Amino acid sequence: MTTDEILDELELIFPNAECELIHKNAYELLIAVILSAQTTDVSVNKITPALFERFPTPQLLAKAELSEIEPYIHSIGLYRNKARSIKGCAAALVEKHQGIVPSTMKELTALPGCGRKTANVVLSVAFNVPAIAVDTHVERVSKRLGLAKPDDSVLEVEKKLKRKIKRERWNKSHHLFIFFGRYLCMARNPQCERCPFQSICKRKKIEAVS
DNA sequence: ATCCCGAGGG
DNA sequence: CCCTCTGGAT
Repeated sequence: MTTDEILDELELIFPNAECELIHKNAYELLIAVILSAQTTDVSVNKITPALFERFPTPQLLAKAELSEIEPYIHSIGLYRNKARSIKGCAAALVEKHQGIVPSTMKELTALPGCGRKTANVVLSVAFNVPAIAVDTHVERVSKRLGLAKPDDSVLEVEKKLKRKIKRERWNKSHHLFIFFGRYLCMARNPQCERCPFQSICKRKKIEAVS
């Protein structure tokens, strides 16, 4: 099964795969993605409307006290780190980028709380730059599908995916893998009966080793 | 390698 | 109860 055939099949199963984080602009997307670390986007979407109503611009968020930010995001977990990250990120946007979200990997990953995965999502979704963000879902399903080796790092997974997938399909592929991992090839109880990739799946082999 | 850390699902 | 969730900083 070629990589293109895998992607074609995923497009049939998930024709509406796209970013599910609520956002009105690049600033809101960046903050939402930072908040989404180790948290479901359903949880993030519950709190971002009120957060962005209170802090609609990086200028306002940068000036806020952590004690005022934390209650808005408490329910998503890791809230102290995330409050520091989004406040620091907003401050950096104001001080170094005139309040505008930058559109390069180098500038994005220099922002507090914004690592390579977050930067790739912002590049892809906000700026339509070809990118593949490798998160927990993408890493897991890439290895199960045999597109990466079991002990590959996330960066190695990203490189292999970019090598095997044509550039025009990078942005869509990311969301196809996310939806596949979220709704079918789950970490805990994958729905193997409904999966069209049983013949190529490496899961048994991977879990036998670990 | 470890910490952060609440909500939701099984 | 345990595991997982679109990770990043130290």
